[in-house]
Amino acid sequence: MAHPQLPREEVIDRLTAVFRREGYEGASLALLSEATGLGRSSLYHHFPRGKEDMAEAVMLAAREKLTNLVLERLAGPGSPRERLSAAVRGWDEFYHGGEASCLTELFSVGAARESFQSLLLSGITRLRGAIAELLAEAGLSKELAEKRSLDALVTIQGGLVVGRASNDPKIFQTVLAELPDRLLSA
Amino acid sequence: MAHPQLPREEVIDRLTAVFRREGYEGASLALLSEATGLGRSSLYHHFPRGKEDMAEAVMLAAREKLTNLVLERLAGPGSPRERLSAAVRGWDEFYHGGEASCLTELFSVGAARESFQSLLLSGITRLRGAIAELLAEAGLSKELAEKRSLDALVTIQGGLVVGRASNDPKIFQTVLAELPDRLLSA
DNA sequence: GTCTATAAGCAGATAGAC
DNA sequence: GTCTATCTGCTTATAGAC
Repeated sequence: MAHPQLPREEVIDRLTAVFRREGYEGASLALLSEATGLGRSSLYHHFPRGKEDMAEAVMLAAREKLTNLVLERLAGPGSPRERLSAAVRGWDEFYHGGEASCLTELFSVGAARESFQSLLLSGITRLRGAIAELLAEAGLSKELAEKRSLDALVTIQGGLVVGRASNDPKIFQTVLAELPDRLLSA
Repeated sequence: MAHPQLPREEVIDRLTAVFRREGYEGASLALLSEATGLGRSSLYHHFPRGKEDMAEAVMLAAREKLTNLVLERLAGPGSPRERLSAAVRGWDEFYHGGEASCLTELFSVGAARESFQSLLLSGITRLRGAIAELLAEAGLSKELAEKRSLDALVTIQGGLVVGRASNDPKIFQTVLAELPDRLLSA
């Protein structure tokens, strides 16, 4: 088993699962190694600065996934409502129906906070912009669109936290399902 | 410096600050010791099972604070709107104006999750009940009151997460300020 | 690109003096 | 009730063989 290897994308997916389950501090090299099937040294080969590099790769991959699953759908073809519904399905997939914790929460605490703050902020800004644009296109005033774009993110993150703390992913799914009507209502 | 000591309440406040800043895994005995001014052994004297006992004490103290700052105000004297406004001020104080992270998030990840899940769930249930009762009293149908009580918690937690990730506590405060109108509207 | 072996330090935890 | 000293195991990280 010298050369062949899991594709990098699959490695990062497995790293992501560990960070989501254990948090940044809790994700030890032992767990990360076990989850990927790579020895510690192999991990350092791919991620020279160790855990910090892995976390960064996880964040960037998450950003890309969110781009594909949500942002592109918000900006895609179709009516605002159709695009919003498609984006909602994307969020549901991204968070595994509410079972996956949000990297936003996990990486805004402790040692990880400083490292990833700017990445978190830019991700939020980008999402807010895309939602606000869609809502403006749907006929809402610019001011209201801005306001509701924040409301959307707050609701999604909150639904995730409350759903996970209650051990009831349905909470997240219900919150998501009601989002389009709420955002688009006059 | 043999006998005299910080009162237990003050010790727990300082432990709380560390857990909130670092998360459960990140809160090392070294940090907890430094924050309280107590040596490791002293911490073990007060909290025999170590970190887990400290975290439990922190959770129970938070529960009590939330009882005083929010629950009692929701059930207190005055009109529903007045009580809701008082509770909102309590939430703001509890979360230090949005700067303090929520223990709910931190303790629903990794090793802490299993230990504290039931405590988290009961806290959420208790709060939801109190909010729903107030809203029913204000004239909302039982069904709508239930629904909005969940919406309240989702919004508060979400505002906290998004505000912290954006490094902008005003987000949390704005979300809080708009809560009474939103919950009480017909 | 992966492995084994190992280093150096910090984690949580305990014993026993004062 | 606090302290110093210590222990074991796990942490991140590196060196070097294959």
